[in-house]
Amino acid sequence: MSRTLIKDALHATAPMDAILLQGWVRTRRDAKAFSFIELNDGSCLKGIQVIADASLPDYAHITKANTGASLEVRGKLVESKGQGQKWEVVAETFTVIGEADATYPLQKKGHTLEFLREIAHLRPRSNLFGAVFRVRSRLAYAIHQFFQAKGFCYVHTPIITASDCEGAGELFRVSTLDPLNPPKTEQGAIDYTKDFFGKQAYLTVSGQLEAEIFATALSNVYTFGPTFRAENSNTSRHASEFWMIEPEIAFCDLAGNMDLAEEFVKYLIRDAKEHCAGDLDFFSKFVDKDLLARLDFVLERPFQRCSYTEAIEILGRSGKTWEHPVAWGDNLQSEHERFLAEEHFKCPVTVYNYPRTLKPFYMRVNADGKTVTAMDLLVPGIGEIIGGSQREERLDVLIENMRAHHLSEKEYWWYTDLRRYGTVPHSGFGLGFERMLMFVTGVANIRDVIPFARTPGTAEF
RNA sequence: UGCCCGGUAGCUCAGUGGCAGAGCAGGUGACUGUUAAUCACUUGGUCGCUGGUUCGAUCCCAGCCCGGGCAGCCA
Repeated sequence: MSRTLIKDALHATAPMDAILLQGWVRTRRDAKAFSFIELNDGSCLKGIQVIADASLPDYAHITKANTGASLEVRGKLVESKGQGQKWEVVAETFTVIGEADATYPLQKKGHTLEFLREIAHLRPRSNLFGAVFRVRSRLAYAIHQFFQAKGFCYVHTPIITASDCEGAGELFRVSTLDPLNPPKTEQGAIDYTKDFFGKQAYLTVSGQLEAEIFATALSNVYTFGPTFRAENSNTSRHASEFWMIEPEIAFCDLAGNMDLAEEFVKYLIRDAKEHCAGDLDFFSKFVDKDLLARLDFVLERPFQRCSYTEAIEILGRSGKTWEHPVAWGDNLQSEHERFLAEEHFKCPVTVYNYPRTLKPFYMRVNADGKTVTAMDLLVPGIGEIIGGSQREERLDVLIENMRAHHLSEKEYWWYTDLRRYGTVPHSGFGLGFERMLMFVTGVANIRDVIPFARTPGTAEF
């Protein structure tokens, strides 16, 4: 007999004379003549109720079917006589495969997220984390569906990179040199020409530059992979290792880029609502009561758009006192972004056309000469979830920007070649996958939407 | 990295300069088509670590370690 997943058993349309279930005991309630066992196999949030009658030959072992034990049950699927569930399984045999004694940390009680983080090897067995990681899986799939349906090509950009690209934050070094006894140059510096790749190498902070290569060949591409930032960031929305989706579109300007970002975010929300309804219900009950209403609200109306200059004006006349002063030419601080998304617009906002001096060299310079075609999508509760831009496609302007950013033209010879040969206007953005998950699930800490979080000082499991 | 808060039973927390507490979990028993069942009884402690003040420190002080929140960096 083949195993039936509990998800399928719960959705049965008729009783079954023979069923095989395998899973883990969530809780057991003993009566004098029988026991109720709630069995969960992770296929869905809900467990199924198993009735084990005291007349069963193995009933003496029922006390080993404790919370956390793995169990195999054969029996009949019948309509439940009790309230609270449609179906239940009357066991004919049950076998405790693996016992779980009283030291099992995940007892049937509420646990804090902080405690569960310390037992990241067991927390997927909890309701919350089972739900989070089912949604994570579903959205990863939906990302591919969204882009594939639009004819985008999935590109695997390298994880190890030798280009300190963008100068975007601190990089993790990849090296096989002996740290206690590295080869030295005559001047006494570490001689990286002796290192594995013959030069300094790092973990990628973005696949964008390589994605641009493919966009200028295959037109519409996207990447979806791990990204590494060695920043000493200790916040609920930063991780040292996270996953990022980076579409890159040829013949696309900033407006098209913003359109795609909005369509993409809404698609993912809609997909989660459609395919993870039970899990989202759970989040809205136990994590964030306003979750479903907020997701509907976001789906129902267009995202707001506002230029950086307009944003500065809005902040200036808000009547608020800011911890960080508002001035044209300064970065928008967290408090400013939160105000725009949560209080002023009360909905996701795309802020675009930032001062040139605040942004990286590859962003396209606007006609005013002062701003570049950057865009950030800010969402209530989380802040920046997407950052993107139209890229500078004019060779002379790009080179001028590189000089202004003190970047070596020689190092980026291949990047400038894209403008030297058949250049096209093109755009793209990066969506933080974990931040998107936070938004969809209502989970407030990025460490709780990634299976094994890597943050400064922590790389357990 | 800076500022703030916390660390007491397996978990969540209360508490006091003078015998270490509760709820849940665990154990035993009772009861029940139960639903994180219920009721009674019960086991369980390096009070984060090191040093200092004190007759006496879990409590006060200092340093360190760990966790969390916020800020910066960003997705």
